[in-house]
Amino acid sequence: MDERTRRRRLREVAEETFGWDRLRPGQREAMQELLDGHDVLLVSPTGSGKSAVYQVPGQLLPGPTVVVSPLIALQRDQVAGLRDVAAGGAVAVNSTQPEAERAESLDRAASGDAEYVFLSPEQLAKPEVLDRLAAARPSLIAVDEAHCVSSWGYDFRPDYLGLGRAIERLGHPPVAALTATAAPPVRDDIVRALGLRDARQIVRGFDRPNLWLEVRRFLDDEDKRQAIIADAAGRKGLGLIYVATRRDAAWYAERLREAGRRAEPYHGAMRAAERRRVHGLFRDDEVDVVVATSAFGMGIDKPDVRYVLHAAPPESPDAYYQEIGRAGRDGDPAAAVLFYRPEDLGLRRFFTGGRADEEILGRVAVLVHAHGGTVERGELQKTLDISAARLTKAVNLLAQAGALDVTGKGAVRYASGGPDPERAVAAAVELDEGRRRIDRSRLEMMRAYAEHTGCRRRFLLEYFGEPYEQACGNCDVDLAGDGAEEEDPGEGPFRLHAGVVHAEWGEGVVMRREPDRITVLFDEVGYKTLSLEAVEHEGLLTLRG
DNA sequence: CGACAGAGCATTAATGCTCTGTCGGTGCCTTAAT
Repeated sequence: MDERTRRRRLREVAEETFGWDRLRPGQREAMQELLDGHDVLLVSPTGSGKSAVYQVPGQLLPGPTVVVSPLIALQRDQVAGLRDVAAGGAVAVNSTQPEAERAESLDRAASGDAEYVFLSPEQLAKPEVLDRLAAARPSLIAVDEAHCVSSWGYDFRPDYLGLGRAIERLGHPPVAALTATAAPPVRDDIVRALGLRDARQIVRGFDRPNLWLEVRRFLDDEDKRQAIIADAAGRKGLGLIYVATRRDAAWYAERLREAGRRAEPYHGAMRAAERRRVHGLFRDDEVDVVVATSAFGMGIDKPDVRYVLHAAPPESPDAYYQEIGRAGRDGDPAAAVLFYRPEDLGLRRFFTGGRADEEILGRVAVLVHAHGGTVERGELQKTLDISAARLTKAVNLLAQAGALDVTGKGAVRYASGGPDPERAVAAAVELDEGRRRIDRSRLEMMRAYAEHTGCRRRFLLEYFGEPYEQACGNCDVDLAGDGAEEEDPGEGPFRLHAGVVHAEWGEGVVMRREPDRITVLFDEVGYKTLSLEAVEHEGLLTLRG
């Protein structure tokens, strides 16, 4: 197909099969890259048609489309969304299905009876599932909510880090990694973990000018609670309040009910039926406000959420932007207010603090080394008597440290020429600590946002690597008119996005400039803020390249 | 890291203080018991 034919066919399929009469620039570009055989990382807001980016090319490429989706509830919605379209059928493969149904779904994909197969990274970690899919010769792989690779892969759901191997095992057809929010290091992380080749990065529509951005500071916890209740009780329209604990979700919902609002709590420990009920109320406008932990949100695409309040800061600006991005999708004014107390960062610090288990790393390394050959994962797990998740985490770290080779079939062997077990464990611990340093620096950036004295929108957009050289006029700092004067990022030796080197922290990129200091994102240690005076007088930084 | 509950102790005996221990988020999956 030449370029013009491809363009025409994309347009035709979009219209005839899905009923979309026009494609947006980012969408079309991503689809063409995929048809050309390239891997794509698309960063674009929810509601901008990211699913279309794999659905349309999926129709034009011979062979099934494999879609990696993080939640079973999401897979259900995605399959249902394709049911009413003559798009060649969609199936899901997950643990809620009886064995026979799972097998049937895979059969349908293999026989060409289903074009789209939705499953989790955990399913792709199973050799038999991977074998069956590989035999179906998929022509396209989509990784939905791709930021999960980076935010969950290192501990919570380690099979996310195995996706790169799964993609290779499936013959590495064109891969589309899709997400609504990812700062530059997260994008790099996704590209690396998925093993994308020569990936085209397409980044669209980060700015959400209709979102009012505000931070309110509190010294006292009780004052903060009262302020949140008064604020939410006084607002019109549908709202979301993000809290840090399940307990607080229940507490705020109860107080808001007393204040006469239809409020519902939502968190991960609630029963599935109850969670579905709250989703239903939210969808049908039968609730005024949902008070939730971070469990609420993925797959939500309700256009008329008027406010998102945060009773505590999340773990990073990435998470924050993701959560406030659920407000005002219709383009009408909406508010994002962070109720901030420095102490509230403590809980997040605790969550990011968990170290890798050195003892487990050691046992895995020693055992595989002593074995000398290829060891099945199941066998390893049984011998060591640890959970699958802990084993996967240890294996991931040891593989990154160059000690283990993970074969495509879910087994491991000691890397020839790899470091001895003792060194391997030390290297794995070092990698894990580096990871935690970066997590902590992201949390510090969340603090920096809360305590920022300049335009908040500019802070967030520059964090995501988007130059924004004015004050937005739609945040509390700009409205008060007392923001610190911000410097033209083009001035001085260390410009925005300049590559720099620090004697101790290594290579980095300038991510923000203020009159008296700059913030640099270092590859090894994450975000660091340096005083310009020290930088100039002590020669802390040199320009790279 | 910080909130909170409960223990232990002091003292114009029914509260109030300090100390100590525990707990806190996100979801796949599997497997055993009802």
